[in-house]
Amino acid sequence: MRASKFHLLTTREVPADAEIASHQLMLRAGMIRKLTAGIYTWTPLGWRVLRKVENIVREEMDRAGYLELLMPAVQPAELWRETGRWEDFGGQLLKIRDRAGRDYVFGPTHEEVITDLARNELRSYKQLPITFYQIQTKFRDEIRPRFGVMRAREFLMKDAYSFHIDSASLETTYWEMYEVYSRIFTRAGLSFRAVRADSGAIGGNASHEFHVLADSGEDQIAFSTGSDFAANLELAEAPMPSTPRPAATEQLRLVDTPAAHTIEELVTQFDVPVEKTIKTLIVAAAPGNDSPFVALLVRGDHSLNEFKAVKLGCVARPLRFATEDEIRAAIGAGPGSLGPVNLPVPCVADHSVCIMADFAGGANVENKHYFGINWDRDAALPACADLRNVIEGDDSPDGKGKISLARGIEVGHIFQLGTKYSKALNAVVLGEDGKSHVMPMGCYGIGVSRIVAAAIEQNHDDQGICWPEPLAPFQVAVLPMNARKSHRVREVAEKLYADLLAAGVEVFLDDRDIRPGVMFNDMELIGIPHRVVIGERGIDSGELEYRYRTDAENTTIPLATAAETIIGRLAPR
RNA sequence: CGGGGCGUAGCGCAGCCUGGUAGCGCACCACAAUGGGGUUGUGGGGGUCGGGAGUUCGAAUCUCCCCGCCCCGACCA
Repeated sequence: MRASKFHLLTTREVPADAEIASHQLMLRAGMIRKLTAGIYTWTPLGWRVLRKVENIVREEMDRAGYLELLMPAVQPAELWRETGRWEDFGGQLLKIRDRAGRDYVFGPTHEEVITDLARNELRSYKQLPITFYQIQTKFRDEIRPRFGVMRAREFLMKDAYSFHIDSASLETTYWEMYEVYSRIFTRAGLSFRAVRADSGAIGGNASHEFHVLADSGEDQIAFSTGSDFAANLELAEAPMPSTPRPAATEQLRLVDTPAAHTIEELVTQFDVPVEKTIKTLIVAAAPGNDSPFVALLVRGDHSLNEFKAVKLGCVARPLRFATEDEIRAAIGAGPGSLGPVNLPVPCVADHSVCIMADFAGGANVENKHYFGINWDRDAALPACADLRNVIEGDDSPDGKGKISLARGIEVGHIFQLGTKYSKALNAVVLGEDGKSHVMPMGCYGIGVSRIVAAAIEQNHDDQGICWPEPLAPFQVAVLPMNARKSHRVREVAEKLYADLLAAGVEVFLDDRDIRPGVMFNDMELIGIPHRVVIGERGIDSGELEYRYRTDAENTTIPLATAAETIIGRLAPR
């Protein structure tokens, strides 16, 4: 490609609303342009990258024997009513109506459509297992789209669905898909981790998320430094305390604490170790409980894990914190003075709280705290459960190594669905036993457009994007210096360009009549991995300058064998 | 959805308080110089000031309504 025939849209300035590196760089490099909130045009440059990702995904899915198809983006409401998701899916579901007044959705996902296909087309266990996939534009009406294509409303997704005669077959395909996903992200040159994830209300089956590691990631993941344990923070179990509760050594003391309404204030004003304080959180109880509220206790330096709290059963789903008025009415003291002693509300404590002794907490009297609290003596030991988020340095739940926390960008999710959709839509086949079987299903997604942004988050510097070679829009940039005045430079550049093209290399020849500095900056911004500079000086000495995008310095390659030398340095495809 | 903020040239912004000829930088076009890290000079093109209504002799500026966009959003006791 010649720069003069391409459409480069690089800019020096960044639109004010771009917050993270990938969003800024995609705009500055001219890969995307916003049409409206959460909806983007992919420019020729951005599209080349998106297609690279798409092709890697497609090749690996095909290699695994999965069958590509293409389903409609617009789907009849009727199907969604059959599975109940017309109501249940929530505000992210974009509903549309045609001229006859019939309702449709713009597909945010395709379980309904694929299951409808399966119930019409699959008859026998002999046709199973089978896995279909598509790469297609989805629409989810996000409450708050942000970060460019990272959390867009319209986005490109690969979604796959597998059908099985039994759950053992589903499990086999699931783990196969796990390996396929790992290959895809490895091929794309990304640093990633598969983590155990929430399998949701659908059932206790396995689910894994694939996260690209990046500090700007929206998800927190916990992993072990000593094993391959990795889980979404909301799911990571805190280790059971291994030490017994120490004996009480202090007397219970009621202290005036008018200026201490947070753990931090308590710790600094009264010189008490934060591990000897507890937080008392009042949340709404599940319907049918004796009390309208439940108190949850976690250590002062820990935070409540809402996901675990809701799993208790006695807590309302979704989790709702009591308002200050509700707390005063139920307990007689406001937030900031709450604690387990004389607490008129049922109570559940985190495991780490249950082994505390001589600790501090609110007195349930305004502006007072108790110090030297001990279970049994001062308050009944409450029910104990895992309620907190794991923290850096916790023992790994599998007993091997310590927990470390990192941020990740979710780019893939694999899921053993079970029969939720096949049952609702009556997708059955005859088994070997001559009986009808509801097919267990798996579903497997990859955020294709999000991978582009995630790759940039992971691979950029002050100058711009540093593409992993398999994703780069072009592999090689050929930059002639002052070509207008030097026919030798022009000739060498044109020859190298032609040779590389002939060898099937994606090469970008910057034949614009611009200053070298502008050229260098543009090429670094858009992140082309290999760069060759052609100038009079080099031609005289029989050498060309070469630089890999992440190299600090130029090196030289012989002019006579330039094309072969560069080709030898390209990453294998 | 609730709270806050912003809409002025393709992008980034000033002007608004205190009403009176719509500006700056980048980008774009032309010419010239320059020619290895966003060079320089001269000249130019480009605006329903988000939309509508109102107040006024006069509205980007004041008032009201609408639209769009951005940010934040339990609690961390």
